[in-house]
Amino acid sequence: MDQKTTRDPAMTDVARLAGVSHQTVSRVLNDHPNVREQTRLRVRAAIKELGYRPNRAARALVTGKTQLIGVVAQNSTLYGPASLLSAFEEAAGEAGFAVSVGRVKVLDRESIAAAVERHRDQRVAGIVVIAPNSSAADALADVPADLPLVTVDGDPDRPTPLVTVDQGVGAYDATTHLLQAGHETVWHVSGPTDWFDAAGRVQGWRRALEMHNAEVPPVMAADWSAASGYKAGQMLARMPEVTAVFASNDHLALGVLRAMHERGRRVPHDVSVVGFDDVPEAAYFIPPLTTVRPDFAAVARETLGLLLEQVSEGESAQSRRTIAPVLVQRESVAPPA
Amino acid sequence: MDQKTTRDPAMTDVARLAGVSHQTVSRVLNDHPNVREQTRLRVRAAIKELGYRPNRAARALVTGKTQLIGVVAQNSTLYGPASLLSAFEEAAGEAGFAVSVGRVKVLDRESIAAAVERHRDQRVAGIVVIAPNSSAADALADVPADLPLVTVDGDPDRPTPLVTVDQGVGAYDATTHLLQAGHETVWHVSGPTDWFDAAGRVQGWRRALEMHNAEVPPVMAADWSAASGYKAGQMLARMPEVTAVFASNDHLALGVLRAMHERGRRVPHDVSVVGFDDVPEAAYFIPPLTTVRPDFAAVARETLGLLLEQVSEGESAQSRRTIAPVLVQRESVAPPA
DNA sequence: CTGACGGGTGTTATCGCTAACATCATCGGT
DNA sequence: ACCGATGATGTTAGCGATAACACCCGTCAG
Repeated sequence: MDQKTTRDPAMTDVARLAGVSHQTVSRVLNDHPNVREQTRLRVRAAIKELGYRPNRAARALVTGKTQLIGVVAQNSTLYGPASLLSAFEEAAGEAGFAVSVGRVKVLDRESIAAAVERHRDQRVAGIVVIAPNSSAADALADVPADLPLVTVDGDPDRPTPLVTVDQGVGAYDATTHLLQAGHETVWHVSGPTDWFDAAGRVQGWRRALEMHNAEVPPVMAADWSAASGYKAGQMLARMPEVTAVFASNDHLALGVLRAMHERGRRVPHDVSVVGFDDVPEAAYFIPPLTTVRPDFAAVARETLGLLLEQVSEGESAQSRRTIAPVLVQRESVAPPA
Repeated sequence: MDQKTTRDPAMTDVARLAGVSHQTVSRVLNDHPNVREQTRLRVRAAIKELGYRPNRAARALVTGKTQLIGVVAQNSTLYGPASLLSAFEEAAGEAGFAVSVGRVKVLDRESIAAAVERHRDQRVAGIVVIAPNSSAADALADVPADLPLVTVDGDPDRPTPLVTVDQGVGAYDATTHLLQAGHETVWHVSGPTDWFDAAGRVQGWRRALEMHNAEVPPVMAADWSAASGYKAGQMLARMPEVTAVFASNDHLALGVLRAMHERGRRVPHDVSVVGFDDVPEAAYFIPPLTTVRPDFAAVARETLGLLLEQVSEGESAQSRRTIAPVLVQRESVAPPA
């Protein structure tokens, strides 16, 4: 009964108990310098005794600022985006920010604009958009410039602040690794071409081939699914000259492995395969998959840092940060037979 | 310049433009019945013209309520929890609620309590805890009863409102499917035993065996990883009497597949395997995996419903809801050789 | 000795909204 | 023609915090 009726303690309740004014309580809470140590302790004690917790709505009302960060992400369980999101939530939480996630079914202009609007309604301090393809990146043109915004995995050709895994370097390393194992060239099964991640990996792959004067075979375009990797793999498996494949992610690689297996082409004896992402189960594919591991936690940290810079400095720092991934060698690569 | 100085329009600005009082604007916004249609239109027009958006902080301050739901989840990319979270965020978004995610590194009492506190600081309307193991469930004892709370994948033996996939039925179906293919018994590679999901699947498996008078072999305990599935699989592969395995999730099953493969035991010819979760790539394992598919979207919907009931009725409806999964048949099951 | 300075504290106004009450037509029933 | 009910609107008082300013009191330079 009592519990229902009694309202949460407010700042004035604390003030009364500590024998000071509510403003002094506010000063203690905000670590203002001009408070006597003794007073500070009394107030702290009163806060604790009452179980007082500041009302964020009241604070937000008067300051016009919130401690909320909005994230717009696609409603998918793709390993990359999911890891990124999870890492970002953790990083933001540790920095004292709450994260409000706006999921979007498809990454089109309209949905993203709507999600951004919902976040603005909430008066978020800033927004992070995981914008891995061009339609998502296009949608950002609609976002008013007064709102701090960072894109992750977004369009490298846009001036928006951006944090991303260095796809080019990862793909370059993977391809070079295969070439150095002795393969004449390396085939590539790509993710959807409108994804920047996929595009960046294609570029890195091509650059590595050109650097080593290897022939550049046609790109096998796919989506990110094991299904499409399987389809591409079926074609590759029929071509005897294919001895090395770099797949744009681990699930594509999984599909390729299966296609090779069905066709009787042994990995890595007949064909070498490298993936990208290092999903947790990649070490248990048949055979264990050599792949490229991005550091999602680092991406998350940089993203948060960039966003908070914008929030505090009010400047649209036109910066971008890139995180280099590392090659993880397992058992899916060998010299050509 | 102007843009920086001019503050966002407030209700009084709209009122002035529409030639009414701010209270009338409030009435229009909240769909109060007693507003003349003509007035309503004038106000709507003014809102649009100014690009007015209500200040949630001010509203929350006066009503004492927010449109925010807190979610506590582990910082993992395990397929089940990640799918659940994603589905919940979407469902809540569609219902007009913002979702604040508090990630936790480990599911121990202290971390969860801290995450819940952070959410209470934000004055969330209710909390969802994805509490898949006993330490997580224990932590909920600390949560004050005055806060609407729903657990997902939590402890079936606790009175807390709970929504969960019907693990027992799924495991029962999977096991029965193997028995009906002609196997004498079915071995089980289990997830961590302190996870309710894993425990429920063990029970369903055992029930099915007992129902068919099959011998109940010892449980092979593992964690959720492909690595541990592989280890369990190595043991099973050495035992010729093992002809059917039910793994507690698809990644464990993947590990088992690999172990069988290495030992030269063909799946499904020599050994049949069934998983749980239906991860997107399960159809591209070697061979395509027969598995059990939970409906995460349904779980999310029910969770939201249960939570909103509590929020509006203030009652701790002691209810729980269970979503039955379905068996997806692919090519990893065959009659024993 | 005095006035300027600054640390510690209190007072008051204000943020943008909703709740509660007040006001004023309008209208149907007697 | 009068009256209470009802509908449409306005007025006022907070919600719980911070900001801005006022105030008191020592300390110290002139």
